[in-house]
Amino acid sequence: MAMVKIVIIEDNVYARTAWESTLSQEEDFVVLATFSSCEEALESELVKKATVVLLDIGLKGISGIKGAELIGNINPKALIIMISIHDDDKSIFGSLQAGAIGFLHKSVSPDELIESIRIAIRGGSPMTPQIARRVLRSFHRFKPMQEKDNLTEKEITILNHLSEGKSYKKISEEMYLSVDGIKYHVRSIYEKLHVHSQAEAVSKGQSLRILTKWE
Amino acid sequence: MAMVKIVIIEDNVYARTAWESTLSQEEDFVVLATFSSCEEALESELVKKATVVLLDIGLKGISGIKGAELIGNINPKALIIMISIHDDDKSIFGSLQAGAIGFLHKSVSPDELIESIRIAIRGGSPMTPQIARRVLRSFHRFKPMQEKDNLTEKEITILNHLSEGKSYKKISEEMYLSVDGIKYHVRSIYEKLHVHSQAEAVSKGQSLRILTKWE
DNA sequence: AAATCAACTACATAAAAGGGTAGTTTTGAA
DNA sequence: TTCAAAACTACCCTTTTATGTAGTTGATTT
Repeated sequence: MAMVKIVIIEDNVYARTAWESTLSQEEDFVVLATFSSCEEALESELVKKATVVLLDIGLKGISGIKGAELIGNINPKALIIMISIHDDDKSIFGSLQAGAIGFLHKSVSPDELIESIRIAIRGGSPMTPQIARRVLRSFHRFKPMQEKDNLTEKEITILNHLSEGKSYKKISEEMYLSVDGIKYHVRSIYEKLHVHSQAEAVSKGQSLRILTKWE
Repeated sequence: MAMVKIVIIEDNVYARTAWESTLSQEEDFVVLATFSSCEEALESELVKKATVVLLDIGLKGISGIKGAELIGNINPKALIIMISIHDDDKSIFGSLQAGAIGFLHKSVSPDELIESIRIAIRGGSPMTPQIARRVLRSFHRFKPMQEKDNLTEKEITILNHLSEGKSYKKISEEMYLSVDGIKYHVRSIYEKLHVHSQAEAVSKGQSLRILTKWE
């Protein structure tokens, strides 16, 4: 049976020892090391061997978020699970962006902690349902407030072309329209999105999730 | 005890009736209606009263994804849980974008189905750990392959200004640099991101998650 | 001390973009 | 059928971009 090698980085001694003893009781888990700061952890060779890294967000010095990124660099296979008392957007999304694959609240129970690690190993992402909802909500497409502000098919196509760096001329050729025809639609896009440049249109298009990303 | 009002939209009769009978056994659940297509469901008044909508993705006519969007429009409070045999990006992210708050595999067990609905009601997002991982992975910041291709602070600032539709002149004023100074940095941004226009730079900046979104 | 490099500033120019105005064709609704 | 709006096409003109080339300055390296 392959052992699950765990590293804990947490500045609170009590939490650290509590987690360590909880996890050590699982026969297929082994706590390789515990650290009270990212600095210490990054110097150690043990992080490179870890399967799972439990990482506190609110650390002194290098923050957990920055730490996750650095650990990911030296050990890309490590499954990094963040543990936080906060659940603000910056903590959550910053962590995810940095490469964490799970996000738990500090009040996690021993059983939940163990189960979370097992989920991570199985290829899942342990997080509380509430955090999952927050993450999912960030995908929702906000319809422009006014129905009339919905971009047409053609406008969306053009916006996509622009985001690929194409000029009006090039787009006009690809869409069998005149350059002024493209301009006509671009004006309309600008009006609907209330912007005045391609860059701003693309930016707004992304945040409104108008630009296609997967297909 | 508040009843959880459920609507099921699924074209397979067996699945539909199986789910209905499973859910009906919970004393606080009531299946308001079942439909075999989005069209039927959308005509009914019952969807407007639903707390939870179980929605199959692979429907004939209006697809589940489009359906989720439409249902969300007429009943924004409905908790839409998609059920799919596929788990490709288009199905998952399309659904989430359309407003779904959960995503289950069709092979879901009766107990899991019930538990998923309870999670949804509690403000969570029911989904398999694997799908959660897929979703989280989409947040990861991909570092430009070359270390040297990382944008500097200043470049990131400028890219953000561009995404807000500012001209070089305006940016130069805000950053106390000459217009050519801004150009200098923009050139560098273009080189690093391998692009040739603001729109493309912003687009790439977004997908590389260089542009700040929450803070 | 010399060479190197990043971070600018400066100038030049062709190509694009943005925004105004106007005319034509298509299309859908009254 | 008739009218209005949407979807173009066409010009005009000013500003902005994209890109090349070149020089300056201060910090870092060798």
